[in-house]
Amino acid sequence: MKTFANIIVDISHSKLDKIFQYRIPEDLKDKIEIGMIVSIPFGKRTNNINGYVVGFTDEPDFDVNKIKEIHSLVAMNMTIETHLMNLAIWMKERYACTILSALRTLIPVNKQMNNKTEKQIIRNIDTKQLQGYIKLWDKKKYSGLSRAGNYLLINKSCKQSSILKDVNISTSVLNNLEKKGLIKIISKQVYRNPYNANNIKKTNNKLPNKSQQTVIDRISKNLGNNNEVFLVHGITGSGKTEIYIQIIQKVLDEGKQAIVLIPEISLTPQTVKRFIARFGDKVGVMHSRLSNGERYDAWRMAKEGKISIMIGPRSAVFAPFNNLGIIIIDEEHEMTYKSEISPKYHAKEVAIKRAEMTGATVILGSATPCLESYYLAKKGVYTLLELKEKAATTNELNVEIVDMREELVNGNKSIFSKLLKDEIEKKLDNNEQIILFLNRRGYSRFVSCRQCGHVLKCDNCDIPYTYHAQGNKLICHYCGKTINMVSKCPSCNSKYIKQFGIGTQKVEEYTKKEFPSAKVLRMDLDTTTKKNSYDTILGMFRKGKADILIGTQMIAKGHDFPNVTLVGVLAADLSLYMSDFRASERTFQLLTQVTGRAGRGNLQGTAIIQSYTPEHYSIIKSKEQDYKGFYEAEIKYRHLMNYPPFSNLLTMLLQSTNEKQLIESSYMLKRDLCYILSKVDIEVIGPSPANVSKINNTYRRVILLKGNKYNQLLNFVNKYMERLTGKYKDISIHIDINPLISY
DNA sequence: AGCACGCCGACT
DNA sequence: GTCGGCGTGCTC
Repeated sequence: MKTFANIIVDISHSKLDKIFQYRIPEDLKDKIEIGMIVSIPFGKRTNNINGYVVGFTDEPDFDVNKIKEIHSLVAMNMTIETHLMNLAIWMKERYACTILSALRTLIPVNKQMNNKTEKQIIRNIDTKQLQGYIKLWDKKKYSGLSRAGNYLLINKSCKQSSILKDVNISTSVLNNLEKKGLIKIISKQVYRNPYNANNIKKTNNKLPNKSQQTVIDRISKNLGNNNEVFLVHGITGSGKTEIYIQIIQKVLDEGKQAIVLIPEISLTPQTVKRFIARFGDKVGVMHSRLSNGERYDAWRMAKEGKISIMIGPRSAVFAPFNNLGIIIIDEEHEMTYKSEISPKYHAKEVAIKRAEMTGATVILGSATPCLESYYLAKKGVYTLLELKEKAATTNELNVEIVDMREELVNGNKSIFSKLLKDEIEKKLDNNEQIILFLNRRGYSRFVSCRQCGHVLKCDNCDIPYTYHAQGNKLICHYCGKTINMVSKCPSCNSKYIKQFGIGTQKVEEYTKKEFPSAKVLRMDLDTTTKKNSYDTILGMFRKGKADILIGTQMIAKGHDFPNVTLVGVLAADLSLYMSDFRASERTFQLLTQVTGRAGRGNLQGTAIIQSYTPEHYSIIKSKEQDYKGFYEAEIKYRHLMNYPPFSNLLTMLLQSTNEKQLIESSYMLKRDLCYILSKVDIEVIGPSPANVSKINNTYRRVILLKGNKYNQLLNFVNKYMERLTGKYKDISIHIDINPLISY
């Protein structure tokens, strides 16, 4: 039956993105499976290459006499379910990528992906005998043997690595002990699991409140019957995690498995801990900082049924479960769910597709669902479930908006409005904690000359330098170029060089000046570069080692600080006026998240939003904590402008180090596009300089295509992109369908 | 991607 | 003549 294998060769090239057929040698016929990686001869090259087995056939489409034979099996453990193979094929079509790149995202192959064994020490004699030996060793002053002996008195068996480290001996001591017959050294296969379930206290299901119970009942009703997609919309603190946990319990009871996607593991350690506390070692965790070996082990444990819940970022959607019951996507609005490298898949779309293939259920959860999701839920494509009640008995959050223009009129030039300053003082007096949020790191927004107006820009990028007080430097936030702060204007030689706008560093400086008694911590990209510094700062703040935490959006996500009663948003407008049609949505989500950090404990929480445009609906609606109100306003705007969810976009990013060439080509390309797309209903917008028109000496321009149907854009890509990239090979063309970032 | 073939210019 | 430049084409 297995005469020939259909194989995708492991060479990344569009011309090779098709099936090649190979003869299966007799001795491999009972071993070879779909998903395995094999070593094969290819073309005229001297070395064998790798290939992915994607299927089998008895009647090849190719001339039988020219078919070569598979050399050997490379990775036998990598077999995948047929539905995952189909998912890869779907990805190829949906994201216009090669099958190879789809397979590479699905199957975690890597040189370091081997099975790990660990040496285990087992004591072979009883305590009395060992004590005798120790006495003897002490007399002869064999200190290594003596230390090892005493360790083995307490630990009858242990990991070899532990004993070596704990009593500081070399392996020769252990070999000596083995030779004497006192211990046995065995090799045991282990799984690298960075989360030790034993260290986390077990918990049981909590009793859900009425609102939670309604949602749980509704989801349970169809669990496993059809592939329904639920959108659970619930404010912060409404207990979504407990719902996920109880649904997963039901899924496990049916002998099925669960996948939980979270935006980024290092940002939500508490969420992960809650799952481990409930399900113990049934949980596997993936995250970006795992080594390849750890990643492979998590994958293998899922495959071998050692775990039945996989928690992780977007790539966890590919966990090789064979009887998948549910996929949960927490904080479904987060943009990290879309891959920024090819295939530029969206984990939400993949999850829904995989659920459709396997009959699993999907739960999307968020306090501020992405507009597209809520739109589909209202249309009935998803099932909308609203969680109205708060799970814990917390106080209402009081949100105030301050018009910073009025502050200026009243002569207050400080970064703190009078209200915010008064509130900070009040909270400091009460020994309560404060979070100050500003979504810009560094010291100032830009540095410019007051004489001639010259703005200091990076030579490599079209971006103003950001002043960093630490070291008196100017840093380009795009390419990282760092120069010393200048004392004279490079353009007119004037010495009136000044920083404008604020960044977190300046906020820190002003806060210390304004509130000298307060202990202040700052958390942004600049203070979290070192390993663990992220956890260290959060840990210190949680333990009350500081009164005020200043930070960028990395402090906004999911942290629980019970003693924080005041959140100050210093400039809510920062994210509002970016040239991105999602700016309002981002602002609303960010403000809702960050203000939600206040009043998580038993104390009354206050949030103060400072803004220069307090009348904007994304600011007003976040004050009122009114998602639906925001949605209604925003969806009107999207409809008016024909933006998603009413249309689909395709960004073409054009890049070249030759600016003139780039501009010329971009206009020619536009002409070609208009010609090609004249018959289909796709609008061509641009070309225009990208948001950042130069990065690292590479000039960037964009052309935007807007079509009503996703498949229109996809057809265009499949039909014409290769031709166009061939024609314009002096510039590089990158495409992104339905981008979440603006280029 | 590699590797070979092939079709032109300039070298001991 | 022939050595080597890289443009073109093929890979089960």
